[in-house]
Amino acid sequence: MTDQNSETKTAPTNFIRQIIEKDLAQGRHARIVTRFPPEPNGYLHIGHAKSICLNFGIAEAYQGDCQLRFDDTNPAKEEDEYIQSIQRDVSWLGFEWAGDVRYASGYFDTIYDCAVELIKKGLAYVESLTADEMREYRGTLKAPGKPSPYRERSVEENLALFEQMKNGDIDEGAAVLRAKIDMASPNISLRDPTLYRVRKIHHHQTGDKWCIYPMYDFTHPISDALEGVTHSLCTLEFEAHRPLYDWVIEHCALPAAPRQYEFARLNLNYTVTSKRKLKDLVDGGYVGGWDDPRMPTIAGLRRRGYTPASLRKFCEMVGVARADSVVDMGMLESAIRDDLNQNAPRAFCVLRPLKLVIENLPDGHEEMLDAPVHPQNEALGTRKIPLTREVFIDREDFLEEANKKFKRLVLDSEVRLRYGYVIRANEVIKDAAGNITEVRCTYDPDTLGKNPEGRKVRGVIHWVSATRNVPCEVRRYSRLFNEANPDKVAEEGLTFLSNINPDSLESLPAALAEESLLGALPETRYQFEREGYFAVDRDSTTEKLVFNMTVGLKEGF
RNA sequence: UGGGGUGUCGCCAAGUUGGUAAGGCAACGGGUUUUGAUCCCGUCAUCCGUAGGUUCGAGUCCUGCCACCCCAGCCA
Repeated sequence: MTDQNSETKTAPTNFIRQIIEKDLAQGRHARIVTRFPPEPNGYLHIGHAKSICLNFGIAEAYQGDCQLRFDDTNPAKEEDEYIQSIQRDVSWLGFEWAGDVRYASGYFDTIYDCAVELIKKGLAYVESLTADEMREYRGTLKAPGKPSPYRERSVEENLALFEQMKNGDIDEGAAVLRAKIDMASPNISLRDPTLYRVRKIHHHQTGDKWCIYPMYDFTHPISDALEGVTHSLCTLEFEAHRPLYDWVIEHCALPAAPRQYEFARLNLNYTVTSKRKLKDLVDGGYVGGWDDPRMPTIAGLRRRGYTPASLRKFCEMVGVARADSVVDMGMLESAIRDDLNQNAPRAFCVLRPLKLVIENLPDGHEEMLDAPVHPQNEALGTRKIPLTREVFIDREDFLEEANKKFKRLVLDSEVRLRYGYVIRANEVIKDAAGNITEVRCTYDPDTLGKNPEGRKVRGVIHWVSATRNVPCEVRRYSRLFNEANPDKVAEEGLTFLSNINPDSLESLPAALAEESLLGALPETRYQFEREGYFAVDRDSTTEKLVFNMTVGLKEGF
């Protein structure tokens, strides 16, 4: 324990790990088992990454297991596409679940047996009230509920009715199975919660075997117990359900007694972390899909250029606690900058090309200049950049007049072409409308790899050969919403959609990258010097590369 | 007096037998620099929602108050 890198320097500490360490120390558990239990009704987002890192991170830290289980009890909302995407995302993040993928639906037989067991114990009954009636009988937050007229049906009648529900002899909505707990409980989730409902629809895993499906509150504790989960970690909104979780564990004959612990979900400003809202963005065509680079989904962040390590680092930075919080987007950006600054190869890419002619270079001149792949890591070697008589620089790097603060090219003054020579701008060519179309310059041949004598050249700009380059489209992104909290709407009746930033995508279709990027594969990441970090998009073709800006460089002035 | 939670720097977040406020992000100074980046050095809570109390001593214990979040799906 002498030399530790930045990713392990500060071992994560949080209240859940403390509970686990205590449980281990007291011999309560010999082995820790956690689980990540998504419902396959949407793509995973950055908030899920927090849960994934927590659950899998704990399994790694204590040499236990973390299982992947699909919480698929509501076939009406679930799809196989999501089952696939979720597995892809978890794997991509760098985690391996223990054993096979599990499905709550795989436990439907046992869950059904538990229900029968509860009925026999007089702890569950078939309700024949309608949903509306049930709501009335439930009472309110401040007023207790009252017992249903069907609450005292006999065990035999309940058994027969439940059997009928299972056999499809009872219509959807005509009956549900409820736990018999306490209609006057101050905790509403204990006022005879629904355990099973009738849904005569096809299930993506169990087909048409069932027409009754168990509710989350009944399914989850049973699934956890069957899998030997020791610590069932979920978000704060399930806290009020914990007594029900414990009730199920206590009253059903289960092989283990897992415990539920809750932590605060992740919120990020200027975006949304809610599967429902993300689905609205996709279905409404506000973004290109679940993996649109502007989406805070794992798939979107991946396409944007985020690395698995950066997302893990971010989750570690954010921590795990019980206080509601909203994390600043800047922290996510810091995590990816830190990773890419260390690991991304450097390259030149001119986003808005402006032609520059070096008049004292002959036509057809070609000179291969050496540039390091990574200035801070010589081991990565060098790349060749061709210098020709005509090159392109970024329009924003030239001004006819500027004050001393402007460290780029100005008419009648000098700047260095990075990894090349110092040049001087002598003349500006404009079109009829007055737009600058070309800058004529001369270069100083005695400035390659050394400073000119007797004068200081402060600026350095990137550039690309006008004849040897690769055309590309660069897509730059800014925040998806104009409000830090997208749910804060200007006037009543509006939704978070009213806060969408209409300018979150900016395309630069005529960018030119250095020749060495030819043939770069999707998801390859680069730092475009002086611009930021970019990743090759899968929309790239052999004629034109497409880049997504992951994040810009910090701007220090 | 419905129940359950949470309040420590602009944003996260440590602080676990009370002993005199970690760290990260951001920000701000300065240095290095052929990326206005990186890197390096430094600054950044006499105060822990608030008012009292206990104590030699409280973010940590007690009492009152305030603010915010969650719960009335046959969603998860």
